[in-house]
Amino acid sequence: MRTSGGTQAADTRHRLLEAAELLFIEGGYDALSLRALTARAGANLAAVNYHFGSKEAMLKELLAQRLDRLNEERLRLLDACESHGTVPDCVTILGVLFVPALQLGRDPSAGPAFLRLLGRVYSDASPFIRDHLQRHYHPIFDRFFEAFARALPHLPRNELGLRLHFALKSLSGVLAADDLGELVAELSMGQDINDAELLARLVALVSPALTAPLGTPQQIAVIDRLLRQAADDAARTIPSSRSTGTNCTLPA
Amino acid sequence: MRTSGGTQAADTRHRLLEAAELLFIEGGYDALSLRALTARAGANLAAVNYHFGSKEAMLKELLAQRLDRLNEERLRLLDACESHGTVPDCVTILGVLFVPALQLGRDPSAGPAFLRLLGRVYSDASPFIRDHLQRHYHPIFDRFFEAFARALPHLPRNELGLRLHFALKSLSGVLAADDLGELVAELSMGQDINDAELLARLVALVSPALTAPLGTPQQIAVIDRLLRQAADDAARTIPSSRSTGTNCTLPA
DNA sequence: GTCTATAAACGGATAGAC
DNA sequence: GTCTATCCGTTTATAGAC
Repeated sequence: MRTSGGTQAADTRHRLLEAAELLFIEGGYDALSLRALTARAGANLAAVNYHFGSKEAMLKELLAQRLDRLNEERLRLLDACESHGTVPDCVTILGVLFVPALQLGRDPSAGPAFLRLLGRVYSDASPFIRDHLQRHYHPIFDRFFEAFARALPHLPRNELGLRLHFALKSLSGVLAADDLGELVAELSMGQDINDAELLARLVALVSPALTAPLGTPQQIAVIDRLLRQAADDAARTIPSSRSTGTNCTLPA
Repeated sequence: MRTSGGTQAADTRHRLLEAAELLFIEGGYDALSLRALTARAGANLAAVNYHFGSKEAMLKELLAQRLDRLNEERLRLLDACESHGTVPDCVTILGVLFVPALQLGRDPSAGPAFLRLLGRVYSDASPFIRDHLQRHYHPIFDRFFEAFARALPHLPRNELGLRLHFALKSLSGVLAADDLGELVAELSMGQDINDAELLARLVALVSPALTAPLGTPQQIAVIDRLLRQAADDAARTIPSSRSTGTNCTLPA
């Protein structure tokens, strides 16, 4: 609250958060060591504990500063789409999820590589990150789950949960990938492609996985043929491997 | 090659691999410590280095014993589908990828939780696992990439790569999830649901993401409307936040 | 606030007795 | 082959000088 801001302490704090964001994007939570972090920030090893109390508390603050803003925008947009009793369709809800992410991805004040940070956060395997997401953003997930449930009333809730998990995992996995995250970032930075067109391409990938029918007879027929073929294969190959003796688990 | 098998050494080796598989499924490569591993296997801490040489060598052997068989089956099936100059379509190729995985998932000799192991392997973030996959299974990935390219000749190779990455990430993410992996596993164990029907449901989730058009005009229109709405929102909220002073990155 | 030095715990790998 | 004991690296966190 000091009006005469910009003390050296605030500066160190800032540099630590910047370095933490870059290192987290590069390797996730477990690979982020306080030694590498303070070295890159030009600060002392003890600085993290002095300014934040612990490594976890520091990451909590970083994520809050990045993700809270995103999810506020998302909720605001969803509210706007649902006002006047309107029931938004599937493509619209996906747009509500993606549009603020793309906007922040282009806003320098939201971080140097916001989309990759987003991908990393949602695909990080460490228990701390998973717990933190669950604890802080569960109500927001529920809110969007209900919106999707209204847009896809014919889907059982189990199936909807599976499909949402599926769709969001895939998206975060693509954003987190070192090579492909850059591909999307480049696409989003290019001036020749329209915002709406880029997002439409992403939505076109995710949306069918949500709206698809449970399995068409043609598909079932194709799979059925493959299953019989694979069974025939197995019948031909297993007897020949019997001759080697025990074929049990993990042979030595 | 000893006919009088079953020495105590072979037994310890076996128990170590079993424990390694379980612990790897639970937490991935980095979370697997040799102390926890040998404790669960009822073996000595030094046993891993004696029998395998190192932790990495041990995991290489485990993965080879699990994944080599799977990918041999996949290649065999793909060869069969492409024989006589046939060009398999997208659903067929996905079936070729999924059918052997489901078959091994039901075969006790392929491990107690083969599908979850599969999910963990493909979503593990450790450099060792990623390098090992890249090094051993790159030709198989290329083989399937070319098959998909023939099935979807209208897609640019960049776009196909993005979509394949997308589709396979999502699948491994779902299989690796502690809760949903079990959901799929239970579905695959239930006797009331047909094999072909279960696989068709999975294929129905993945296939549209590969075959979808690049983005329909209707979708673009929906996204365009959302973008304008979000821009209006931002125009209303940003000026009010200006009053707090500096609105730059990571405020203290 | 920032620094040095160090504690306390955990990781994999190894030497040598048995 | 199996075991104990240990080495050496890493990690986070802290105590105390400046």
